[in-house]
Amino acid sequence: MENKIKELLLLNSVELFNTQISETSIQFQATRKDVKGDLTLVVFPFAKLMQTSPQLAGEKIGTFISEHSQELDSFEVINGFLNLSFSDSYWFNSFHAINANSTFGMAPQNSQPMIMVEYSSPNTNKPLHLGHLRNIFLGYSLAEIVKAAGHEVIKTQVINDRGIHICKSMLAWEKFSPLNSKGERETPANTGLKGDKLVGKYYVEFDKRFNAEANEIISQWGNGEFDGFSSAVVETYKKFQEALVGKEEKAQQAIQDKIKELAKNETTLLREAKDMLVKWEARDPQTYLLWTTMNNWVYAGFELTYQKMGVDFDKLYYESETYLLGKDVIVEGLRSGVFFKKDDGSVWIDLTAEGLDEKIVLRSDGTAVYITQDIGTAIDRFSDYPSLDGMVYTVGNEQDYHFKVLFLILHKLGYAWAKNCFHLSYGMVDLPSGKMKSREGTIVDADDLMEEVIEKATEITKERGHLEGMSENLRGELYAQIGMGGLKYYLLKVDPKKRMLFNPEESVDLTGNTGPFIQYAHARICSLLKKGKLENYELKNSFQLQAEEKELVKCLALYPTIIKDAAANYSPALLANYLYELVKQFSHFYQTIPILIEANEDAKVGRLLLCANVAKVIKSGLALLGIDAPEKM
RNA sequence: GGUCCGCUAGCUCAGCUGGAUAGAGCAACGCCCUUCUAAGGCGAAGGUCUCAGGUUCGAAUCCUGAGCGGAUCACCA
Repeated sequence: MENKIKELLLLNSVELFNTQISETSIQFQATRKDVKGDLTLVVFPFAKLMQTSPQLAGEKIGTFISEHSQELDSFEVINGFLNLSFSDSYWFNSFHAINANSTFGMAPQNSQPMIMVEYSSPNTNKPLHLGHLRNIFLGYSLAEIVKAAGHEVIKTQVINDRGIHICKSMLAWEKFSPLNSKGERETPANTGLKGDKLVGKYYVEFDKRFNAEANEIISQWGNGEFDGFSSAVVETYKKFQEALVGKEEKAQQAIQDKIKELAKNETTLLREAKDMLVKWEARDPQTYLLWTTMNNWVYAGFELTYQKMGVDFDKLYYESETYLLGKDVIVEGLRSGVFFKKDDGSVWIDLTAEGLDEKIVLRSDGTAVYITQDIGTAIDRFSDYPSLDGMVYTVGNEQDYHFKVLFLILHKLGYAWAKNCFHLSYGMVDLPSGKMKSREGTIVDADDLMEEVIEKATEITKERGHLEGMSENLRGELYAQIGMGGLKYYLLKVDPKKRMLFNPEESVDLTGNTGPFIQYAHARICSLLKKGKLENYELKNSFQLQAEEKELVKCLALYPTIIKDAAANYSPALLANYLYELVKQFSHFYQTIPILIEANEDAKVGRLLLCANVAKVIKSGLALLGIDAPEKM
């Protein structure tokens, strides 16, 4: 309808406004609730052109539209706003169209180019935490939304399975794991620990011992014992000590940190970890076996967590397989002048013209840095999927700079698809007590958190749920659906790019603007439909939409646009907030208008069908957020 | 210090091409379960949209500057 009016105005622009107007000057908005009307046209831009008051201009436009459109019932001009009311038959037809469309809201499958969405991308040395939850729910949901918008989607993650951090857990496990009666070190099997938790435990163990050793060295230095340290190190240490004198507390702390860094480099533990990395890179069989074994423990652990989250991936990329990529491209870029070489042999790109700094892309020893890999991986993906058109990286906003540089480099290297790469940058999740810090033990573990929200959902559902006739298994499933629904919605309803506060109490809340509130509406409708025995009913023309029903149809009609917007803006939050609005509208309707107890059969059927369509959109929308819609709760 | 991001009710957040009297939820207050699931509905209360300029018929929204908070600027990943 909006488009029809727009077209009408554009076609008759000269007659109405004495000049050809641009499409952007036609501004529509939803009509205020306290005013009669379904759609509002802002008149101000035209009043000037027509050299008359907004009031008269509005009336002239309104009259013109009503003369040329069957669907316009009436109009009214208030304060320069032209409020248009559509006819009953317009709304009836619109409802009819929604009702007849079983995939309402979805663009035709694969009608848009292929997009790859990357999310999760964990390290294999520690378990997943709250930050990962936001990342994963966000990425998964966005992938589903983009799919609904018609794109073919490849869900992927990069697994950071190599590097010094992995060697740290490996080393700690070898050195510090106690032996059981059979002489075995700890394993997931003999301890019953989840694999990622076990490995994470040894990463922490390493860090603890590593710090202790560094502190030991610092106190030695403090006592003037420098035996066994290189003169360069001793000199640096002494320089730092001198620098400490007369500085403010903050500056002193910074220097102390540097001293700590220096001492850490002198620990035998770090040296051993580095040795291990060298062995790994040389494919030393024993090291490789240890690495494979421990990583497999982690993958088994992650798999359980992903299952609970209800997310999946189409393709995995392992850093151990991609970390050597990208070097060839650098060499080529060096030849074509995109990069330049410094005297020490390191390769750089100069981005100062773009307002950024110089960035290293290859170390002086010829090895790759982080961004080299990312360049290589990106290119690799486009050769893995020849019809791939763009990529979305779901990564925290602390890497904004990195991705800016990455996309810029890819663009400079001449890859046309670089402009279709997008960094879905999301804000950190804070706790009421502040930032999550592993050192202070304030990391919220993903498994623990999920268990907690499900427990809470169990408690409340047992109290007020409608569980009669439900088997134990189904009950358990329902508790999980509600608990996870609450958690996912809580994390998704906030604009991704914003930093958000995670309040543990609110996150298990099931009333108000929450996932379970939306699920509840769905369950209520399912109950109505079951009792109403709605089967093969026809929508009758005699069904007159009441105001509350018209509002619902209006709200439903927005769904396809919302999906498009959510995809275009990379924001599941838009969809989440829309569903909340829809459900509020429904709850109001439900409380005001009788449905099953309505005497008029046509009205009853019409309302049941309306409910069925609300349920259809809720279910479909929740699915795009990765949330289940139970039929009973 | 440079760059980027954020700031809206006591708290958590919507408000995305500038548009009418800035909206929700939570918390606190009042009402509604012998009509369909009260995880609900209705009502009242709660605001200097961080501040100061500017552009505009019109600014929470755009521009400039300031304040506060955060991130980032490694031959780490």
